[in-house]
Amino acid sequence: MDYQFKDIEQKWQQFWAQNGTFKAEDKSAKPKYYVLDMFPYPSGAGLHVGHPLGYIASDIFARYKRLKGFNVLHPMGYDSFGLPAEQYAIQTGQHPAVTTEDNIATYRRQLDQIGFSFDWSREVRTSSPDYYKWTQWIFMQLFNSWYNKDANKAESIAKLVAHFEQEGSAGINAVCDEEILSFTAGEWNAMSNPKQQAELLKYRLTYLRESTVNWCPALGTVLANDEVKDGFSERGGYPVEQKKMMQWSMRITAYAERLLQGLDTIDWPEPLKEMQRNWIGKSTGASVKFPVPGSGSEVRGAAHATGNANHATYIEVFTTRVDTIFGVTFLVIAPEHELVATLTTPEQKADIDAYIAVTKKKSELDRMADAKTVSGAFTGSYVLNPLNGEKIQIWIADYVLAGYGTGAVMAVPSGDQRDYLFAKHFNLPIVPILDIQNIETEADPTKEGKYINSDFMNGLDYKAGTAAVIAKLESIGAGKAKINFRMRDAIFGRQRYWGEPVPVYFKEGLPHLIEENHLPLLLPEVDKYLPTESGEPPLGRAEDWSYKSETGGDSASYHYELSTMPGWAGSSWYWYRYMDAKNDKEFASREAIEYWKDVDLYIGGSEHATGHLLYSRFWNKFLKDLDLVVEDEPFKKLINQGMIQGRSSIIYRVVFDDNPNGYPPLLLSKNIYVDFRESVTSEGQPFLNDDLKNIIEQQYGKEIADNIPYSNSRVFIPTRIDVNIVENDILKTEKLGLHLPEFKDAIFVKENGKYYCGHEVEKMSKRYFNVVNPDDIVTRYGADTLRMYEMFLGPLEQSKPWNTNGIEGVFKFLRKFWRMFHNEAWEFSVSNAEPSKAELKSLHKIIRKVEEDVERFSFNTSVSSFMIAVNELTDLKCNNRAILQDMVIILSPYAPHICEELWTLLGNPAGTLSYAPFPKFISSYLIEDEFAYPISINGKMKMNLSISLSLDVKEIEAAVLASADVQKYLDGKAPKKVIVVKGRIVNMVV
RNA sequence: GCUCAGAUGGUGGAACUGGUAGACACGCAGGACUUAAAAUCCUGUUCCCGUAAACGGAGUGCGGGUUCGAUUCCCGCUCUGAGUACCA
Repeated sequence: MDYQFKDIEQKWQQFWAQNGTFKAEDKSAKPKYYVLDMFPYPSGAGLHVGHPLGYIASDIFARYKRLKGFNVLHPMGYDSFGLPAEQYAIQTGQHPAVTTEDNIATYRRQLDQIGFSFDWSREVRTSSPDYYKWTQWIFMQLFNSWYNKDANKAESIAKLVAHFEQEGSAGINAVCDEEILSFTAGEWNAMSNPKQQAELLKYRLTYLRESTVNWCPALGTVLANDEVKDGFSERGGYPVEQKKMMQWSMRITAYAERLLQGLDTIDWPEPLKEMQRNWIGKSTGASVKFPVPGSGSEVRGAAHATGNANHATYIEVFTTRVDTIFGVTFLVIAPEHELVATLTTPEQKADIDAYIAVTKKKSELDRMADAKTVSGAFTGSYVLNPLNGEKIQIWIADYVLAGYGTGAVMAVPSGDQRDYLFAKHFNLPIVPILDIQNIETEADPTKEGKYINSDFMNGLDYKAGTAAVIAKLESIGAGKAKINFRMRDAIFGRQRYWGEPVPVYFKEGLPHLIEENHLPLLLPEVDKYLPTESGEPPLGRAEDWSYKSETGGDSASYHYELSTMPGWAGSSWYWYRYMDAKNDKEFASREAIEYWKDVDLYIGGSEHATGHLLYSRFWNKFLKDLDLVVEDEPFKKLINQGMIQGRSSIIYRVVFDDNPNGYPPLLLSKNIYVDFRESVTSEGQPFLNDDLKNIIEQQYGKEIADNIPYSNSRVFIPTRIDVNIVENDILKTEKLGLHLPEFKDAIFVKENGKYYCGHEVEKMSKRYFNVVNPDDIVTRYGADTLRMYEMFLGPLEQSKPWNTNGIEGVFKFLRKFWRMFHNEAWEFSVSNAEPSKAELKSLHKIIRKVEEDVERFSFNTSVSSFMIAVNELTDLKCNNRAILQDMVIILSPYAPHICEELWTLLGNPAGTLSYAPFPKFISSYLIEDEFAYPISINGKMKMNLSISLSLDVKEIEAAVLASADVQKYLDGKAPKKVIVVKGRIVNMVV
């Protein structure tokens, strides 16, 4: 039979499903291997051809590992809470759960027909209550934990309370809010419960605080920083503004250092690690307190006095170049700095107020665009340099950000370019502090040379100077070495419906956890998915959304938290759920976690670099601290698959200004358009030239050619058309009218009888008509062809446009492979003869190549190698069972359906080849006696010469020089030098 | 601006540690089969010079360098893509 991919694929997909072929064992003598894909959000649009790219790669790897004798866990699920289903609910009233269910069904059907080897018995859905029960449970653990800096790990709040009861707040070194009380055990024990709870909230790893959030009025929700792009929401592109709000936050900053260190232990793409490093943004430096004269703090030793908004005693700055402190000539604080009002003198008040007013009006975008212009205002106040008592002006300027460091900087114009420009602009002094510094035209940030103008540091170098200045500052209590992080705590709440409810109720204005046996806290029904009239989140519409106390005869009811968890909650631990997906006692059993441990290979897009991948590492480290999981890092190896972009097809329409008779659209084939577009008149108006007229006349006759409206102002409108009616850039002209009726009677000006389209690479999207659906490819060529073609397209990690142009080649390859097992009459027929040396050589070449390629994720090159092997074996007329059987196993991770079928036809016992042993590479089959040495002269390859590989370097040289062909090139002269690399090359210098 | 990645035929790409640049595939051209088309098969296909072949020359974004030999290493530049942005 001919290659009937449709029947074969259906048959085997059914077989796998019915037999649970890919069900992973939770215990096995085999080594474990966990291959994970980033689970998709099931959107209404279904899968396009770009989505499966990573899944195909991971599936090939999973299947390969099975053949290599591993117990493979390869699961799939859905990140099914999210905005689109909710937006759809708002528009149509359809419950997001229903929409989600429908979308998942579509996804499942599409995934199934590509033939993935997922263990569907472990499917998870983040929106399902038996899943989000455990998301809520983990939230509760975070609420019940604080970060002990001394132990460098999270510990239970109970332990903290015990400490407070015994010893008060002394001896606690925690990552916590800035303003905490200090109290004795007695004071703590005397506090009311609400007071204690309020204090504890400052320590909890998830906590409430008023924070400035990215509020998106159009979406009615708060967005995370990574969901905002240039002041607009990533989804939908609506404007985003800053707003103060009580919000749940996650104390991820507690883990900043560990998140940074952990990067060195995992095998991730370097650019991705770099993004996380930048996001965490560690900088090492010092904080320095500059005393305000007259406040009393300028007296040495008194600089530890606390500052407050009404009475400024000092200004604290953070700097990475504390060694430049003698070059400080002014101080700049952010316009939002809390001391601005206090520091402003009456004479300067007008200036400062005006400046603040201008700053407030500027949006984030303006501020960015304005980066080059210098602006600022003098407060009228001064601070003293803590080391030499010099009086320094305090300015405000919007280049200093309130949210970073302390919102104040010490300006060193000799070393920092921004400070330099500022000093030049406002005529402030510039003092060089290093002997080799050149500051004539710009700042010089050098660390070379010896210090000058620097008191006790004079003559020291950078290293010694920095140490000396920190020691000095510490000794007088005016500063200390400090590490600063850019990363902020993560906001953990959305004012939305379709998310996990937060398992918290409020009593006397303070949050309390519900009892664990009440989990899951189910998402309530609401009449509309919009905020309430009073502006509360949609959960405010739910009837009876309140907690009823069961203890202590307290019959009161307390309302639950109204916001829901953000999109990243459910995805921050899901890989553990796959280990034990049905467990209703634990998020996953200890046993399962100890067996599967972590993800060995994780494949997904780099767009999650600072979102999902950072939060997941954070939660993992937290769970590790609680001894609930066993590994520090969740994803050992990570690969980013590239994005598949769309490739839009474009037709070129000529529009006539003056077209009274409704002349049909005139469409120019691409190269004619290009020529024609370039032949414009001097006024820039295109004109219809004779060449074009001739083409039209040839195709449509003189009458039509003569009747084209000849106005001078014609415009070209490039129009995108459905890529599915274009093949190899040639438009199927007869189909255009069906797709776009306006072109029903269009006149096509063709080249060589064909209409060629132009193309544009851009996002794959419905509005560009460039979406290619995997279903169509599967229907036309089959899943095996789709799988191999997606891999053949190019390196996995590279972004590339989808182009169906080459798919025929892959399809032909599979047919050719099928044909090797069949005779002229398409009957199955293989021989049992001993394989020839040449056949064995081809086979073992491909065994080695595929092993090497798969291990380094170079799937595109192994597809090429398969083609080479099949071409070679076909040339050898190979239909040898021993060879073909091994070929079937090697190819099966890529094209599983056809291989399963051939495996059965080869007479193997009924069942699957998924667990057959991968053929063993035997190097002796590749050993050659001779090698065709490339002979180069002065590095230019001239000819090949076959020489026995048993000869040594001297003998090779002799053999080469003895060759008559070589002598011809040498023209009788002896070469100056001969380089021989055994088994590689011979090069002669003449 | 900074950080990172990349640039190879008409196209997607290959060349893994410096050693025959362009594998494999698409497209294109020519041919076979066919009444014809589709399908299939065969041949050619980096560019330039040459009627053609032999042969010769150039060639991996640009300019230099190291080397017997550079797509690969080093320096400088251009362009493209991604991330980030007044981070003190």
